Amino acid sequence: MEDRAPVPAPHPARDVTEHVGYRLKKASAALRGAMDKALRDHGLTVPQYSCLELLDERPGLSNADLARGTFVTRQSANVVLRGLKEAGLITQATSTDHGRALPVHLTAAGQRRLRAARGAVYAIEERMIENIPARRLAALLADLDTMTAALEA
Amino acid sequence: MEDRAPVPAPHPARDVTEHVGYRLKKASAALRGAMDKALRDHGLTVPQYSCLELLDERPGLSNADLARGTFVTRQSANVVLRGLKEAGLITQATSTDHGRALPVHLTAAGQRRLRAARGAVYAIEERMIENIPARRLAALLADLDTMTAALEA
DNA sequence: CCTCGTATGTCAAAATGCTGACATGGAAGA
DNA sequence: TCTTCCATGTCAGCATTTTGACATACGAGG
Repeated sequence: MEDRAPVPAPHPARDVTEHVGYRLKKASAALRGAMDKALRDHGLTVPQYSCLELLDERPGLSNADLARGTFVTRQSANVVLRGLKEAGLITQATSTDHGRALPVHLTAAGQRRLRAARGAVYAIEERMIENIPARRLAALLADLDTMTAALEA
Repeated sequence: MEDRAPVPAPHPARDVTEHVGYRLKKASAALRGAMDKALRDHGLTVPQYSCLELLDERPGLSNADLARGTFVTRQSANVVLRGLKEAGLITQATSTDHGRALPVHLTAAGQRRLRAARGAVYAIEERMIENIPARRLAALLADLDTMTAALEA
């Protein structure tokens, strides 16, 4: 059963597992798994950590902003925020003088938790890219963006 | 020589959204979304389509094999297979003379459904990589694998 | 032969995420 | 002004996925 398939399809790859999409998903799954394991020691899930990072970078983001930033729906982000509020890691205004968006901010506890967890996550990313030359890493980032843009269009 | 990446700081990026992991997740999310939308017209979910592709490539894979191949747990794969069985797209042996793994095969309907959906998915992947030179695509694939391997270790 | 370790299938419960729907607040334009 | 459109927050229901646990099947070594 060796090497049949003379490639009749519009895709050069003979095996599905050779496709870009498959590799992309595989890498993403590996990263997710590593982060999941590391963050468990800090009492955080990946979406929770993502929200904390975004809020540290840009304080005052709204629920909808965080949903876009973490690639989930508003509803899912809402649940995540509820968990973070109950854990005392964030605070959210209950009203606003303009619009409906309610800004969210990190509490002191939230900042501490983020700093504690950040090291573990950064170490994972470091390990992930340690064998990739800087030049290729730049190309990789650009290509990832190119692909994302092509799909969003 | 420059392959030995100088890379001054452990993390050159000052913004979280500049990190490799973030871009990776973003691209993966965009692909997932596009596939979801396209596959809906064919009555398939992404995990279902993934299973069909794997089974077309390697008939007789078991539930656990498919779980590994689609990057989910055995339990999740089990649910997916149940749906595919009810839809008449696959068949699974109810017993085996050796071991516990029960081999799964595509039915004729499953093959037809896969062929119908495959075009839409391939078009998405085509669109995704159309603006990336062949040489960089090869590097991209290699780097994705390098990152995955570094995380699995 | 027997035990240990590993792999598999499966059940139950909980967590997570999404779709659909609705009301509210604001901006743009007739 | 008023009407229309879009973004936001939120509720309810459903689907998906994971964690945890258990029994079964096989191979490797004692």
